[in-house]
Amino acid sequence: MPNTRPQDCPDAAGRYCELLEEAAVANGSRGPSMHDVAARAGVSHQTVSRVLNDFPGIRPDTRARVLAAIEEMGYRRNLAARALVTGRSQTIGMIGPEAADIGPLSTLHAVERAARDVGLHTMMTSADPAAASVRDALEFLVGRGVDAIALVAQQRSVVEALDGLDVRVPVVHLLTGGDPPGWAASIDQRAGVRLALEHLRALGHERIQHLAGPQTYAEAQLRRREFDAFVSEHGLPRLEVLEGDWTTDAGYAAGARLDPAATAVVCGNDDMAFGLIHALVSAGRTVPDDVSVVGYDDTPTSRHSLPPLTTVRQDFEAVGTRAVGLIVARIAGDEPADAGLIAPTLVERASTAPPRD
Amino acid sequence: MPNTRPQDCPDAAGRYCELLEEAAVANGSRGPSMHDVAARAGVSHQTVSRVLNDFPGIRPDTRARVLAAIEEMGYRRNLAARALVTGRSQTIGMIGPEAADIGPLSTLHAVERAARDVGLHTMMTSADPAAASVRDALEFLVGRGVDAIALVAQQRSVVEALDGLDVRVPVVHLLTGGDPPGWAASIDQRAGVRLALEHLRALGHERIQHLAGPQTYAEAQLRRREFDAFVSEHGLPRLEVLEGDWTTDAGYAAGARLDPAATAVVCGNDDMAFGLIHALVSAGRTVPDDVSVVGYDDTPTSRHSLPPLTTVRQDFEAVGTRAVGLIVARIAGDEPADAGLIAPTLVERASTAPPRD
DNA sequence: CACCCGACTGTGACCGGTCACAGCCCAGTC
DNA sequence: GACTGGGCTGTGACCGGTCACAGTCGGGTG
Repeated sequence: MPNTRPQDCPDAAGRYCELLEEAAVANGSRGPSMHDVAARAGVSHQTVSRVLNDFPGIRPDTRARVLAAIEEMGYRRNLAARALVTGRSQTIGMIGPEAADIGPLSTLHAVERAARDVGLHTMMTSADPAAASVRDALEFLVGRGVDAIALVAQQRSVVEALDGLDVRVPVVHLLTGGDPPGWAASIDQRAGVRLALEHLRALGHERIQHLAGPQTYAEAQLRRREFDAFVSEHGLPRLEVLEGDWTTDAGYAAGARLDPAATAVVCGNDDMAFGLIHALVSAGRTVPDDVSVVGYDDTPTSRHSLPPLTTVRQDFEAVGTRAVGLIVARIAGDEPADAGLIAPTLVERASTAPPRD
Repeated sequence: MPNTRPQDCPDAAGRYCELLEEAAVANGSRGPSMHDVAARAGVSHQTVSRVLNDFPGIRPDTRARVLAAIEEMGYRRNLAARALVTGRSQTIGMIGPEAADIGPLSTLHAVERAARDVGLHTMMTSADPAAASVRDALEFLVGRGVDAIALVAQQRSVVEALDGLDVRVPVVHLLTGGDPPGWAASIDQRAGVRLALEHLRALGHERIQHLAGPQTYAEAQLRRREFDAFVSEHGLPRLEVLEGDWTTDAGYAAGARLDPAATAVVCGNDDMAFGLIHALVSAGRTVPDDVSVVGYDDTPTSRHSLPPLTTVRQDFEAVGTRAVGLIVARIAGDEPADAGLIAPTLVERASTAPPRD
């Protein structure tokens, strides 16, 4: 590796290009290193490092020379090396679900954007609920030196799988439901169900049925419990709670099992609501005249489904943003501030109306 | 750092725990390193490395001792260090779109799973179409030492932005449309449009309109061109091509601008189809009796929308899988085999029927 | 008995950054 | 003129793995 400085070699320009090419060849395809840049700028590698990290006390012309060298050589800092020595990577790892549901995915997306705003990077990997899979995901992220982990774990089993592990890194839970285990960014599921039910009550409904999501999901469980609580509280008739797996097909199938006496249904998500409406209409009933239907999520489609769906809006974006806030605070070593839950809102559209009779 | 081996210290068990704790404290919260494990197992760090990498020629009991030490100490390999020295990270970087659309997101998801199946990891970052953003994303991934990049770039500008850059890493393009720039995994957009149009023609439609996606998207552009080609080819009446931004709202808005003479509409995606149907029904027309509507994507909702949507199914999963195949081949140094495009299929449902007159 | 060979293991350099520390140089002060 | 101090820069160790190479050891062979 040539250690000469510009002033040591008269016809600098020409010679240097040669030397640099030599260096590039020697490096294989690894690209120029900090030393190469330093050599070209006629400074030490440390000075290059200081320029890159915006340290004060660099003479302007030195900085300019370094910057020029970086530009000319197309230098890119090797983040692996940086992570190795600092022990931190300015990166937060995200563990997402295996399934491609729009809710969690848009939450992860929001995390990504919010992180970038505060100068952090993200790295995403997914895990199915099996403990081994969660372990692998964690292994990967921790091994890569992430500074924190954002865990989108709607299924309880994922959280449990993580509990058994030596995590060694701050974890923030997203969308885990209503009872945060310390650091969590979640939407208030109880409030959401209550919003839907109060809306239906106000319209005059009494016989309200619930088409719940799978009870392995924390959110689904919370919603179901709150539904039951509300029914008891107000002395409403207790109809069978149906359960589906979030898909439109499940909603459609539930149509056949719907209580004939029910005048309204609260669904665990929008997709199941769509399926249910399809089933009802196919069976010759109309929505909302015969049965009112409330969804959950406010997916893009629900604005223009037939009829447009009354639904509980979940602000996934806000979850992501808040999660990043928590992570930053946690990295800084703050105490777990109970930030509270994110409030959902009700979007009233055309799938709900007063009961006919 | 204690360099003693088990046989050097009689009351091994007890002593060692102490020493290890010391080491842990000295390391800060960095966790045990390979040296720590080696010390505990009474071997050299190199042997630990060999065990981890499944090298042949390790005596079974040595291997067992190392494995035990790893287990006991909760050792995790530092991937940053590994990446630093090898220059490869067993990781493929993904650049995704800023928007949380289900198509691209599920493609990325598929890439993630397929990659895991062949022992690769993934790292995802997103970029809006601005050149600076693409540059940042690339910078991040290359700096992290990814071995290849999967670029989900539906917008032409992203591909162009990348062209100007010194990439230094193999790139595979996903969903960029129909004319692959070498290494690409895409769905055959021409075939998809043709499928939809032939279906409508077979039903007897002649006055077919197109509600296209934004023309900054390669796919949207390809579909529109193919639509025009088909219309010319068959001498069909040439109706105005409408354009929307993929959203249900855009579809709804397009309803007002629909040609009154059109008996069928081919939409750029399902969401716009939903919006359009809503608009038509609101205006007192029925689907499919007055107007047939074909969507594009086969989103989960389309199975149970009202009416269930006839649509062109895109197999995003296959795109992800094929992309990983290409990446593996490319890393291995193969030539760009023209794998061809992935064929879409038509899903016939209830939103299309013969024209009334 | 010397020799060789193969199976197994240890040694030290190195990847490309950052950190802690030690310079150098020049202006200002006594 | 010697001394101090601050602005700026260089030096070498180190992070935790992998790689290339060099042992060590026991058994079979001439």
